[in-house]
Amino acid sequence: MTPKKRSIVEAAVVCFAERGYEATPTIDIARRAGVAEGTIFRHFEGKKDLLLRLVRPLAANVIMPAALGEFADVVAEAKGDIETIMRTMLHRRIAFVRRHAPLVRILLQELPFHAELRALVGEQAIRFVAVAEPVLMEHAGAAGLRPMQAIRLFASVAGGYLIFSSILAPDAGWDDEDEVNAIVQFLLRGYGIRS
Amino acid sequence: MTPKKRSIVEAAVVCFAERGYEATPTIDIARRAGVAEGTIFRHFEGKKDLLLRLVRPLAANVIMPAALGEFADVVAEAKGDIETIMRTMLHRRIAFVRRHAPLVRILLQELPFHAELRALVGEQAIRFVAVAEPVLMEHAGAAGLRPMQAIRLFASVAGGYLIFSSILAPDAGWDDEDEVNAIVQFLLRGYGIRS
Amino acid sequence: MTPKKRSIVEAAVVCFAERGYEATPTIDIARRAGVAEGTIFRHFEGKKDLLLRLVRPLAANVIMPAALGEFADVVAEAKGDIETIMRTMLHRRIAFVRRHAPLVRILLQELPFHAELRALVGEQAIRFVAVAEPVLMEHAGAAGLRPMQAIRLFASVAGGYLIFSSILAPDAGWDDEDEVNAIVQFLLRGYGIRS
Amino acid sequence: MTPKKRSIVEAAVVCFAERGYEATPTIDIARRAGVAEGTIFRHFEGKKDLLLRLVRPLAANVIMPAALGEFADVVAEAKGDIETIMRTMLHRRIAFVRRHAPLVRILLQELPFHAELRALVGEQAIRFVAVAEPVLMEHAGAAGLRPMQAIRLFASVAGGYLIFSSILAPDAGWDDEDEVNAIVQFLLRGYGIRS
DNA sequence: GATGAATGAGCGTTCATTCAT
DNA sequence: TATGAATGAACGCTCATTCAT
Repeated sequence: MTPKKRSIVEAAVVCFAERGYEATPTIDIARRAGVAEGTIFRHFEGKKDLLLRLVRPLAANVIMPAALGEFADVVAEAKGDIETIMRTMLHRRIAFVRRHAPLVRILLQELPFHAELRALVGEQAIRFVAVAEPVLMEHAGAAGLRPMQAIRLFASVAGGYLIFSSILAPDAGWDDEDEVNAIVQFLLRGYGIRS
Repeated sequence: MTPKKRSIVEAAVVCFAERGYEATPTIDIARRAGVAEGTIFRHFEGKKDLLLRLVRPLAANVIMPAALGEFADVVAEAKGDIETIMRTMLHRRIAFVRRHAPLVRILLQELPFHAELRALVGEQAIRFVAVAEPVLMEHAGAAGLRPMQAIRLFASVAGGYLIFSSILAPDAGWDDEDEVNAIVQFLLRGYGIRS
Repeated sequence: MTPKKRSIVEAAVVCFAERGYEATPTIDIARRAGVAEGTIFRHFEGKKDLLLRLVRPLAANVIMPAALGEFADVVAEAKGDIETIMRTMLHRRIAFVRRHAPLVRILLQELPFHAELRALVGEQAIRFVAVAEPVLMEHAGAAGLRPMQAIRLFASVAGGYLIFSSILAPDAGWDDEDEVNAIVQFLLRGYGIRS
Repeated sequence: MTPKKRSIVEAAVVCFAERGYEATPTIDIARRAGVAEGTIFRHFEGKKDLLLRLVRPLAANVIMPAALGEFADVVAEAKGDIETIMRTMLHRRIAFVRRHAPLVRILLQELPFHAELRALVGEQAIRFVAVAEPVLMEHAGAAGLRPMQAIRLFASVAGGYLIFSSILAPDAGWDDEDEVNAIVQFLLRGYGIRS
């Protein structure tokens, strides 16, 4: 990737995150990138291509790394300890989202308007559910929750924290360690695993 | 409100929900409303004004009805029973979101791009926290959760259910009664109120 | 047709005839028409649509009026006299081309680049040949010319005069009566009808 | 001429003939030539210069070879036999156009838009008329045609055949020998030279 | 109030041309 | 000599907004 292309990408991330894809003119991206407008179109087929190249790789990894191999590793390493599994997974997702915060923001903002992105994320979600369900239900079965409920609750709690800490109030000085602890204990009790 | 104005509003809701505010031309709204394009500008100062008039009243009510008086009523009526409070509140919020699903969708989609809306919702949130915190902490204090954590978890779980059931998979045949039960039991256990 | 639309059409005819379709920017048409650029696109779907609407009706009439009914009329009226038929047809085609000189010019200029126009004119030509061949061969058969040769020669001679007198040297003061006489006599001799 | 320059010229001929000068981007020429876009501008001052260098030499030769010396040769060799003169000239022009068909096509297509080309061809035409007129009128005088009419008819018939056989229907399997015979006999009769 | 033709700034994109390598 | 990334003016077209009717 040439430096010009990189600077276009960086400028686009900032612009799309701040004002949204539709409201960002390509000339603004060009100016912020210190590049002529035409240069954008040498490197990307069009504005939409630029968006998708930014966000597609992410869409395949927001929920879990592409192949979900990671999840299997975590489970194996944790030797089946559900608390460790949750804690590890949360920490990894938090790290991922923190690292790509503006891109995650763009992804969330544009998801409603681009079917391709929805399909990509949906596919990820289905794969994740298939893998996570047995592990979760093995422990949480006692609480009388149906599998999809259990997973949805987990996703809500995890997603909620990420949205609060990364997007709604990113400057509130979050102590991830502490918050993850609180979340995990809450989940364990909620699932009836701990009292 | 004249019938023309009403049909403009209805058309705008559909269009903004489907394609987003920026991607919707006023001519599309006019056509769907069965009205001349100019008529929109007789009733609204501009496209943005149309959006805000649609969504502003909602922004002041998504979290809780405007004055939050409702919350006090619920608490009073429930005679302090936290389970009843939660259940009632969830049912009311669900009813509200179901009734205004497309508008809620627009609000969520446009929140990142319109400071005014963010301010409105933020203000609501602060008021809600101020009122809900003492009630919630009175019961959930035992679990070692800080007030903001407890409220965030509640918001995540409630919001998660609404987003899943209203936006992500609105046609999945949700049994609200059943789901609210599951959520409330989960929350009670998570807060350490029930074992 | 509103006056604005008419002035757009008139401006487009001048511009396309002078500089060609590809080399004419829509802004030039707008300026010459005394109209905003956007107005063009209210009346026409795009630049190409503007060209085709100008030139399509012509393409269906350059060779002979649309249904070719005219040709039958001429033949009937001339009571089979081939000289009268030729003379009348030439005069009518000349009148037609004179009346639409700039449009004919545009048609000729753009024919090589727009398959639709080629198809239209080709279709006309086939119809014309089908109708004209028997009439022409009835008289010209003696000269040993094959039908397509006879028709091609007629078309060349007629088309040649029109191109010279309308496009190459429109200001040379042509005496159509005299020229048609010369052409008809030339053709009659060439076909072996007169010595 | 280096091989790169030659391949640029060849690519330009194909592109300009197919899509026209204005509608052909330089990048297309470069790609078809297997050359970098910049290379075109090392060998030609610009796109227009490329067109003119292609077509200028032709413009000076379409009607008759440059100095028209050829015409004198033909006349001398034919010992004044007008039929032989016509036949030979037609065959030579046909051979020339066949050899340079795409270039001739470009010339015809661009003639209306480039004054320089028009001037070049016009000059040729004037020279040709000056030379051909006495020869033609010596024989065709009897028919009562004025010199310009006689020459125009010859040009129309010859040009007509070339356009039909080279451009409109190049794949129709033309028998030039046969067609030239038909044309010459037609002309001779038309000019009143043969009955 | 309602219309819809008209506007023109602004959009995404193309392309002939330049120039550092 | 040849390259191809970079340029930026110019293009066709869209759209929120105005205003005469």
